[in-house]
Amino acid sequence: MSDKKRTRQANAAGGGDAPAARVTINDIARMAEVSKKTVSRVLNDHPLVKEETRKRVKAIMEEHGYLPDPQARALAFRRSFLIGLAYDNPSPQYVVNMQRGILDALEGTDYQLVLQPVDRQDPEYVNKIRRFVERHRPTGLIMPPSVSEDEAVAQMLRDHNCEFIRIASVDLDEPARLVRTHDADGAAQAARHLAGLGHKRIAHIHGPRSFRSAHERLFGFRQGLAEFGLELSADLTVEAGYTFDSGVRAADNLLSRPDRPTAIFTGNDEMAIGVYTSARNAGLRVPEDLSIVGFDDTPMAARIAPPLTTVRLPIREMGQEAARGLLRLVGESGNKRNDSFQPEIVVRQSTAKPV
Amino acid sequence: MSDKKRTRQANAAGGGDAPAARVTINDIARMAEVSKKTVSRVLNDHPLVKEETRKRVKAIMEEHGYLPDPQARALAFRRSFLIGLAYDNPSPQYVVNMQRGILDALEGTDYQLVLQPVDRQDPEYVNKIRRFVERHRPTGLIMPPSVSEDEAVAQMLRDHNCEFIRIASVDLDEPARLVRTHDADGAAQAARHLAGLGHKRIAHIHGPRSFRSAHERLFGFRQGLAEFGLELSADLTVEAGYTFDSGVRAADNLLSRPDRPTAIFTGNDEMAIGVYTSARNAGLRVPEDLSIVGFDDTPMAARIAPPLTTVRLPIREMGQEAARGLLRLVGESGNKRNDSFQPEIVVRQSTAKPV
DNA sequence: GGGTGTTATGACACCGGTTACCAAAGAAAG
DNA sequence: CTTTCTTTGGTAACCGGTGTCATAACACCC
Repeated sequence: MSDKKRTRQANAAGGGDAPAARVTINDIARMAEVSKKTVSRVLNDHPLVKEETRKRVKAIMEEHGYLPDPQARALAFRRSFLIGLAYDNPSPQYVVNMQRGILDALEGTDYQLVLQPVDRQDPEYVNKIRRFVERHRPTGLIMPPSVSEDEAVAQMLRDHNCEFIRIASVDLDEPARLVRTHDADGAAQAARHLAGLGHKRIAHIHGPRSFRSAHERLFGFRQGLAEFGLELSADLTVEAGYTFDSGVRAADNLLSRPDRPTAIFTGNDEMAIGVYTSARNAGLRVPEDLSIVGFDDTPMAARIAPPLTTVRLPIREMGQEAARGLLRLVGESGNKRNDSFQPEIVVRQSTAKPV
Repeated sequence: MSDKKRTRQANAAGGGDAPAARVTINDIARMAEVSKKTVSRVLNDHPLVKEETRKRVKAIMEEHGYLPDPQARALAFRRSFLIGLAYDNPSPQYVVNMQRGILDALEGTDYQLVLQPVDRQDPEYVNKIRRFVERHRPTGLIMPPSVSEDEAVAQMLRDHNCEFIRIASVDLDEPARLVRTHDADGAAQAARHLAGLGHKRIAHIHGPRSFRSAHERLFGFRQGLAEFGLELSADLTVEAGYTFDSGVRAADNLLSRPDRPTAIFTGNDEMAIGVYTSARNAGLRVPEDLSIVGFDDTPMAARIAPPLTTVRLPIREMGQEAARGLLRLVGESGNKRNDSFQPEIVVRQSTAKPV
């Protein structure tokens, strides 16, 4: 292995331009006629550096395009400039948007995003994250739901002195470590929309009880209906698995009843699409015979026929805020906080007045 | 900043268990009664170590759960254990599957996946990748289409002595740096399927000319039709942008003609869904009046009504192979190669015999 | 003007691995 | 029994930064 490497290095000259030898802190120190340590102080914005010296060093850094080596700093700092994203989410859309948001915030910093997809069913999953933390000493971890809801992970991270940010729809940690979503508000908006259209017999297909989001959305939906003097009846509240198939089955159940609902609100879009399929099989038209509201605003929502009315969560922005929060925790930036991740209903054509 | 850190470290004892001091190469050397260097040799499978010594050292490493610090190795090796994924792909499904595949292959190694989403429209995008490579000296980069098709990026990476693997549908690099997909074969399967059903007036909506995949799929489709003595007429071959909207427009054009086609093959699923919308607007039934075949097998394909017949590319497996290929290039593993990423048509209900 | 405190800088060890180079031990050759 | 070559292990320097501590320079104060 090492031989191979050496050979490749030696070949360098044969290829394109020989990669310019990197400028190091020693070079800068020599050129600025100060010690290495002073350059280091400038790099880290240490207050005890004379303004004039600071300027001179900075100018030389600028001139030579010097940037400190993240690997070397990682070794000295005893932590790497990696930020982990530990997630267990079946929706590619959600995952990609979250990644984008985090990367937005990390752009221009030395931090890199590394992915830690996990399977919460796997009893070893906390250990998998633990191994990553122990080996790589990341600067921090970002955990969207449902990983964020697991206290075992949070406690393990605290024990390892590893920073983290949780994204969640409930207040399960101190504000500085939390990006709060307002799922309940979004569900309430859905309720208001349907109630406002005049629906009375309204059903709700919610996600698994093991997900806090399922509780939050159910809760918010109830609240929204209550504003219109409506109550969500227990027999029109059914649990499903946040998946397409489970949505189909739940809807089959609801729609085969003699007093079937005129509107269904589902805990996510995936299940809403399942309701479309069930409705079609039952010979029901959307929205004439059945109004449907989803949650998430996946790309499919806009493309399906009829386009799905749904609740949009600003996932990318949440990712950004999570990453900024982490940088703030490690004292990297003083960016102001943004707590208002309000969901927003997107009204399309899957909802109409009941007949 | 440093003060903050010190405080946190100091607090450690107050929290949970004090994180066990990490075992280092020095500890192992002392316990095995050999020098640091010998331990290093064992770590790197250097041949010049007595078998007995090697065993003893390995046993002690095992016993204490020693694993070398990636940060320290990175500094000494002058390369980090990071693998970059540089991509510009609008499909979350594609991106997530590719990531999964790469992570599958990286599981259990020291390597971490870091994301480098880019925008090929941005003239600065090569520089963005360059900066990443210069700063972080990743072990290598993986480039799926369409980034893989850009020679400027490849050349820049060669100049920087940075390994890379390209995933592409054409032979644009030596086999060791290439994961080859067979888009043309997949398109040919689509052609055979439609021709086999008896369609004669068949249209093709292909992706932008700037994408090699668009050419390959067009080429393969032609070939497949030719096997049935059919020819793809020029006026039934239209270009679109791989997006939903562009698919709608292209189909609007095709379907408004007096001699409209009875079947359409699109370069990806996204555009195929656009064709559904256009057909619905034109009052055409799928598949009775119009057969549609897509390409990609996105999750939407199975959920839309009627479920879309499409061509599946084993993206996750391609990601695995790309990562393995990279490890192979840096001498990390001798895994055998797998070159056969054959696409596969998935026949659903959007295709039928023409009337 | 000497003591005291504060600011600004440098010397040096260290983070946890690696390579370069050298020395010792054992084996083969003369 | 040397000499020479091969194997094996040790020492020191290094990768590029950081922390600790000492010290010089410069106030400030009585």
